[in-house]
Amino acid sequence: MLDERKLKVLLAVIDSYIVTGEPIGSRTITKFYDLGVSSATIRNEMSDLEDLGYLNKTHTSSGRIPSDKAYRFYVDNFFNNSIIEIDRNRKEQIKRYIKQEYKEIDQLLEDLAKILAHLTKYTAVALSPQIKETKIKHIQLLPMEQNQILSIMVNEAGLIKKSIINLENKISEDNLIYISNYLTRKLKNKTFSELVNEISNGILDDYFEYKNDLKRLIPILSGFIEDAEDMKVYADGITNILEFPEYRDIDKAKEVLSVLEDKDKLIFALTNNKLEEIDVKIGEENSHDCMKDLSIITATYNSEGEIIGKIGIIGPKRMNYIELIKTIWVFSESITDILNDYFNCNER
Amino acid sequence: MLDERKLKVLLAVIDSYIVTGEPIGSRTITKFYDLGVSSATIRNEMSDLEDLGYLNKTHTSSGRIPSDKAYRFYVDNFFNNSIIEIDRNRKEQIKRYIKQEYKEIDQLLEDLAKILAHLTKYTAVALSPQIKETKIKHIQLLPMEQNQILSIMVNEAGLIKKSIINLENKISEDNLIYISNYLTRKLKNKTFSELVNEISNGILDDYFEYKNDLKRLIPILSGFIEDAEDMKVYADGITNILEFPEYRDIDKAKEVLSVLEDKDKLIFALTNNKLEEIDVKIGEENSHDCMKDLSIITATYNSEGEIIGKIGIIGPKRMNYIELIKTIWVFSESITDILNDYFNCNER
DNA sequence: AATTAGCACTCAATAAGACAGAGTGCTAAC
DNA sequence: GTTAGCACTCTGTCTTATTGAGTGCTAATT
Repeated sequence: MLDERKLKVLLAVIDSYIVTGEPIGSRTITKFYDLGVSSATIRNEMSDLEDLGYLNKTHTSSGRIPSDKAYRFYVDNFFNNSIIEIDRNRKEQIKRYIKQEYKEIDQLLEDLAKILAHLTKYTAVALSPQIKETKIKHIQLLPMEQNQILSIMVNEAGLIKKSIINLENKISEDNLIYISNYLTRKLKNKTFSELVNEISNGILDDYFEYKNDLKRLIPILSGFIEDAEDMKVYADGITNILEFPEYRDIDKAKEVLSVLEDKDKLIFALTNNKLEEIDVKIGEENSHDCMKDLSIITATYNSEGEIIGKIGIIGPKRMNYIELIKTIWVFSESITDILNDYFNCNER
Repeated sequence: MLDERKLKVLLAVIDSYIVTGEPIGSRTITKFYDLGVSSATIRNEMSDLEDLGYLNKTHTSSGRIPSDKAYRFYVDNFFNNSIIEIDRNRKEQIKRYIKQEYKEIDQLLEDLAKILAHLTKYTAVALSPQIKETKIKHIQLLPMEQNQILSIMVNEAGLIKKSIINLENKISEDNLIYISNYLTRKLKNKTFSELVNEISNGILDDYFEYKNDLKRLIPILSGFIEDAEDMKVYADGITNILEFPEYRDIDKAKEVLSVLEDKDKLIFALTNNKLEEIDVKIGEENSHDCMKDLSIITATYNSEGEIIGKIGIIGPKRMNYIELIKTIWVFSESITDILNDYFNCNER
C-alpha cells in the first residue's frame, strides 16, 4: 500500500516524534535520517502521506506529526508475537524486585504497578482479578457473636472474599462446619458467576441433613456473591504524565490527570477491549471520549490457564509502542508465574 | 499581645488571601474591610505585623500574605471545640451518601475520602485502622489442600486479616478447630501488638492437648502478625490541587502532586502527629520537608472508644481552616457512628 | 502623638513590535 | 521523477514601553 520510500518517511516522522514530541519537517528528516533524497522530495512524500491520512500538521507551516492511523499502522506492521523473544534478563530483574512472598494478590498488583510506572515513566495500571470469573477453592462459614456468621470464600488466586452476615436465628457451630464442607464439596472449582446460576438451578437441592439451615443462608450468600462484581484497580505513576512536554499546559494536564485518577474510567478502559494477550488502544480507538488523546497498552495475566486480570500502561499517544509492549509482556508473564508459584492452592 | 486594630488588619489579610490567593495591599483593605482608618495607617500596621512575623511580602513592593505564624494564630484563637456544634444537617447529608451497608471498613474509607474530596475540593485522605492497635475478636485456622492452612483473624472493625500458611506436616482438621477455639479464647480482646508480646511471654504455655501442633504454628503466626504493620491509606481528589492558582506553574504542581501520590509520605503525614481529635499542621510544622508548602488537617475516628484511624484533608496553606475543621469533624463522627452500627461484632 | 495626604519609587504583568528559525508549497530547471 | 530556489507562514523569543497595585517616607493635619 505504501511504497518503500513513503514507509521510510513515515517511520522517520513517527520515530522522531516519539522521542522529541515536536513536529518534524522535511529538512530535519534529511539531516537526521539517511533517505538519499532531498528535502523537496521528502516534502512531496509528506504531502502525500498527509493526504492518505497518516500525517497531520499543527498549523499551516508547521512540520508533521503522526496521526492515530499512523500509530495503528506502525503497531500492526511492526509488532507480532514473534518479536517477543522473552527477555529473560528483564524478567529476572522484575523478579528480583518481587523478593518477598505475597500473601495477597492485591498487594502484588499494587507493587507491580509501582514498579512498572517507575520503569516506563508512564502511568501503570493493574486490574485485580474479576472475582466472578475465578474458581472457588474453599467455602467456610464461621460463627461469630450473637447471630452473626462470617462467610469466607477463597478463590484460585488466593484472593479471599469475606463477609459478615446477620441471621435472625443462630445456627450451631457444628452445623456451620457441616454446611461449609457441604458447600465446598458441591461448589469447588466453579466460578462465582456459575455459582449464582447453579444455586438458583437447584444444585443444592438434594438431600442434606442441615438443609433447613442451608436454605436460610442461600439468599444471603447469593446476594453477597452478586456484589463480587466490584473490581479493584491500582494505578501508579500518575504524575509521570506531567513530565511530557505536551502537558506543560496545566489545563491539559488537569484534564488527563482527572481521568487517570478516576478509578471507574480506568476500569472501563481496562475492561472495554478484547481479551487478547496484548491489546493496544490508540487515541480515538478508546471508547471513552476523555481518553481520545491517550493510548493504553494492556496485557492479560492468567491463573490455571484462564485469563483473570490485566495490567497496562497509559500515556500520551506518542509512545514507544513496541518497547512498551515488550516490557508489559514481561510483567504479565511474571504475574502469571507468581500466581502459579505462590497462590496456587490446588491439587497439582 | 496584638491590639484590636492589628488583629483586625491581620484577619483582613488572612480572609482576603484565603479567598483570592493574591497578596493584598493597604488600599485594597480599606476598600473592602471597614476599619475606619486610612490606607496609610493600615500601611503602618502592616509593617508592624510584618516585623512581628505575622505577614510576609512576595517582593519589595507587593502586598502582604499571611505567614505560617499568622495561620497558627488564627487557628489557635478562633477554633475551639465549642465552635463545633455538630452540624446535624451536614451529618445527615453525609449519611445519605452512605446508604449501602459496608462489608469492609476499607471500602467505607475509600468512599468517604472520595466524598470528602468532592465536598471540600481539596485532597482527602483516610488512614485505615492500624491493625496492630485493634482488638482481636476471632481467630480461625482452616485446612486447605496439602499442607496449607488458612489463618483468619477478625478484629473489632470487621477488618479481616488472613494468610495462607505453608506447613511441613499436615495438621488434622479437628485439631485445627480445636486450636482455633483455644486461640480465640486466649487472645480475644487483645490487640495484635499485645498478642506478639503475650505469645513470647508464654501465655500459651499452659497445658493444652494439641500443644505440639500449636507450637509449630506459633512462630508462623507471630511473623504474620508482625507485618500487620502495613497501613493502608486512601487518597482522593489529588487533582483538585490543580484548581488552585498557586499551582498554575507545572513544576510546582509536579512537586506537590508527587507527594500526594506517594502513599508512604501520606501515611507519614497522617501518623506523625498527636493523636488528638483534631490536629492541624501548617506548612513548616510538617516534619516532611516536601510538605512545607502544604497544610494538613486530620481528625481521628474511634471504635469502642479507642482511636483506631484518621481522616484528613491536605491542601495549600491558604485554606479556610475553621470551615474545613468543621467538615472533617462531621466526617470523623460519621465514621465512628458507622463503625459502631455496622461493624461491631462484640457483646453489647 | 497619632493619623493622613502626598509623592517617589518598585516590581510584576501585559501588550506591542521586531526578528529569527523551522517549516510549507509552488515553479522552473535539471 | 528530482531538486534548487524562493516567497510566504507561523511560532517563539526577545526587547521595550506602559500600567497598576503596592510600599515607605516625609510633612502637614487633627
